[in-house]
Amino acid sequence: MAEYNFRAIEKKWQKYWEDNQSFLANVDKSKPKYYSLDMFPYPSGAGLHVGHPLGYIASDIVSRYKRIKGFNVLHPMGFDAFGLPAEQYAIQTGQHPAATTEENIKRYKEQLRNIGFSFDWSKELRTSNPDYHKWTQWIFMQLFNSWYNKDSNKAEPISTLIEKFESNGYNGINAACDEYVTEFSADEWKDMSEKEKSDILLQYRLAFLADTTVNWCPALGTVLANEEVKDGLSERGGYPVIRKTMKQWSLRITAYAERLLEGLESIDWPEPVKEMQRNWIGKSIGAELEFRIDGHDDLNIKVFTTRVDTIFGVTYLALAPEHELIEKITNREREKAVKDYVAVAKNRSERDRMSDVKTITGEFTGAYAIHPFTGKQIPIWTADYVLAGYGTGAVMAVPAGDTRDYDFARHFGLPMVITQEGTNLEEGANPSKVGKVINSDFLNGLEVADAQKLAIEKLEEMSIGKGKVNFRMRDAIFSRQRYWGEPFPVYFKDEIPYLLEESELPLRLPEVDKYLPTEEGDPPLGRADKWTTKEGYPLEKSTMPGWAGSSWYFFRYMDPSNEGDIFSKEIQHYWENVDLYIGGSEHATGHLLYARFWTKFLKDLGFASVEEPFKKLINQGMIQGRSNFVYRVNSSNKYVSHNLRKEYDTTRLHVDVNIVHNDILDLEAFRNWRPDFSDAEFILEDGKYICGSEVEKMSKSKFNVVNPDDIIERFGADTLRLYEMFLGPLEQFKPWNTNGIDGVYKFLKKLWKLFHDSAGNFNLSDEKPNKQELKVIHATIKKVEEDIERFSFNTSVSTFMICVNELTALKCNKREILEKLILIVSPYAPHIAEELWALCGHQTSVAEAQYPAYNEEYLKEDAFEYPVSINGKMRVKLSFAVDTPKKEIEEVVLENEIVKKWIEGKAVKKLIIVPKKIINVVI
RNA sequence: GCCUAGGUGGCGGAAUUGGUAGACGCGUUGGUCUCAAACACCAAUGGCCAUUAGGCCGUGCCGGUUCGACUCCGGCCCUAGGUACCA
Repeated sequence: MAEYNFRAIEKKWQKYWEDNQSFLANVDKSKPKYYSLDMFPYPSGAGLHVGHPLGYIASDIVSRYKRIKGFNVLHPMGFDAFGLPAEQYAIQTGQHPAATTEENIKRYKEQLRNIGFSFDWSKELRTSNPDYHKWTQWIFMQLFNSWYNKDSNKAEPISTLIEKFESNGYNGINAACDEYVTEFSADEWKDMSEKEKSDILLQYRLAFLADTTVNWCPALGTVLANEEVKDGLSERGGYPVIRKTMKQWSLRITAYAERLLEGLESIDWPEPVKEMQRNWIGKSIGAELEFRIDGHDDLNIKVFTTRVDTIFGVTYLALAPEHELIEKITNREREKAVKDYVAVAKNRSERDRMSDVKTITGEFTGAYAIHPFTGKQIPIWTADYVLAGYGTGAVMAVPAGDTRDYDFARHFGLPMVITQEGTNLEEGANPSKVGKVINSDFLNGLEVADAQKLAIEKLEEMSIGKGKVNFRMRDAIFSRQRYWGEPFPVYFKDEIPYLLEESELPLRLPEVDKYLPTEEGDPPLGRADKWTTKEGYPLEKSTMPGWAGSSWYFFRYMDPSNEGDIFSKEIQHYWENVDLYIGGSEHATGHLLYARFWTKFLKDLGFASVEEPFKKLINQGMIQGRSNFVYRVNSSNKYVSHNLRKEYDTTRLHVDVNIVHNDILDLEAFRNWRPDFSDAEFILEDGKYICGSEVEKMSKSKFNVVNPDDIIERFGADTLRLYEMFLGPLEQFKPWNTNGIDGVYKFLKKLWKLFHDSAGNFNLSDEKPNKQELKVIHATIKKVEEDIERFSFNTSVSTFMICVNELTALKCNKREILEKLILIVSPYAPHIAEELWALCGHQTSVAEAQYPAYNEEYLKEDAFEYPVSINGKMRVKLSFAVDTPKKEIEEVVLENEIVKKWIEGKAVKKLIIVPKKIINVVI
């Protein structure tokens, strides 16, 4: 074989890896483990474009590298197979989502196979597979059967809670639970009906059924989680979302808020992702206190504030329009105005509220609260800048210290009281947390932090308030009114939810005639013939959301076909958690938060040994498309080249990037592209049609999609792998431009040539390498190893190129050098590496070899060429032996003609010599 | 508005701890080979001035620290992503 024939080589080795199960990863305690994981792909109908494999290539390089470094590497792949797009497609075509999903997965696997990944396919998972979703349902059952004990700070079986109820009733329970819980004694508990007990337990369960205000998307016919809604529109499809109260399953993720926040300190994740999770959790430390209401001795208003030190600056209270007290306290004169306001504010969609932040609205209720310290009357207002869902749905407004309160007070002419030094009401509110407190009775003269402490003490003394921590994060709604998801292992008897027996799992999806809601508005499962238990009790009709299956899959990969357990504890103890996780940053507050939540829960119950699922996370940057344009002269079928377009009235049209090379349009291909271009005429420049270009998202509609299959067909998988890495840092967003790919392809051909003579025969020499050759290869080994350890793949590709260029120049074909080169290249370009390795006479795969160690000895230099600068500007280079004394260097430098010319009679103020770095002459 | 990341040739990018700015690759130009083209190979390639030697300018902008700044500090501008009445 003379030429570098990537087609034959790549097919051959892909088959070899498959036949030999080269990447099978099972527990092997004699080796250290390494778990590298890619984010679960959703198998869409469009297949992979060139941007998708970027992260997979990076993790594959690390996996292959770690393997030949002596690690036992788990590198699996599978599919997040439940989801909305397949179901939308099913609605349109009537095809079962399982069938289309199967087809899409087949296509994905074929595409992935062509790139030559070292996946252990024996570990493949699909979330829609009953063998898998059985265990997703099982986790749900554990959540249902658990409560969060804040004393032990972990989840515990619900039976321990029932024991407490039986002995002490509701008293003394320190649990993560609903905002309002039923109060009862032990005796009362014992007398309760089954239904009453069930209702109470739902206030504590980690998976619970409750009336919830949800994001309802009428077009999709389902509820959406907060992070699935963007600007009041559904993330998928962009349909309007409204707020609606519905009975829904939720997961009590708020129980884990503190641990989710703390855990961020212990993991190596990109700062922006951590920051997003911190904001999402939204911890704020403050105080909760009650205001009595004038004339309503039985009522009081609870507010949450982070600035209890400004309590003497309160000039009004504001209630969310949804607040339950509004109706009770509004006096007769204000009744109509308040009612109208509340009606309008309540019906405003989330979207309206958001797009209209600037308009200040509110109504006075006519009622007054009483200041706990001064006893003064404080007007009570309702305003829609107060959110029902946060804190208590009521705020103590301090216009002098809060910009929103300031704007509101100004708008309605309410009074303001300054309670902090350095506040100037002409300039606006002063939200600073630094400064001395004034006009505040017993708090006067204190710093903010001290004033807060003292105020809370005083409130506690009066038993009307206490220090409190609030979280922005809400419990996660877990029901979807859709077909293509995990069914809940739940049935209802006398309106009480019960779990199925574990032996009845998996609960499989029933067949339905259509994937649409029923006429009564029930979810699609309502169409199934017999969606009941054997005894005839109705089963839950909602299904679980897309993130259910992806919240724990990284554990199942360790032991994917275990039928009796979610996964073996022993195996999980070996693999622990994911060492390297690569994926997009769009999962920052969804998947990555839920996966952490479930991991903590599985740990609390003793199933998993780790608190965090992913030790290190890297967000790969999106590969953007590079679109090309033609310019049609208006009302004609003439197209004018890019640089001449200003002379005409033109319309810019996207043109398929596959018929454009180096921005030059293939005229013939353009005419054949679409019928309406068949008689197109062109106005050329220099005989060519130059297209315009722009960087945009890669998408079908912009005709800028590049398919990896096409690249592989033309250049091979090794070239694709190298080129994707060569494009730039992994984390960075960058445009795809096929033009540069020639460079890496040439590199592989040069690499091939090193092993062959001019006649194309494989030809290695067993001669001892010389010093120069040893230096080249060892410097390369060192640099590449450093690069890979800091995930800088683009620079290692450059290093390979330099190495091959240098060895070519040295005409080196020595086995001792080139075999080392094969090994260090093999994680990047595995096919050519395997082929050359085999040609070298090795019987086993390069994946079973040992990564070469570099030897510092060979890198030692006898001399160093110093750049000599005059006043910081490099002027001349002078070579010195490394052990030359400084004195001697100084003399030579000052004698140098060029240096002399620059000094030109001026005095040398200083001469700096940094060994093996630089010499600087200061004049 | 706030948070985070970033801004370096015609293009993708390199410079890891403050020490030769522009490695490597693409593109472009010139050349060798060829009937010709492709491939391959060689050379040049930040801008400006200069025949050469060489010089001046140059990492978004302004200022500072330093013998020395793409790198550190202060202020500003721009781009991308996230977030937004969270009390």
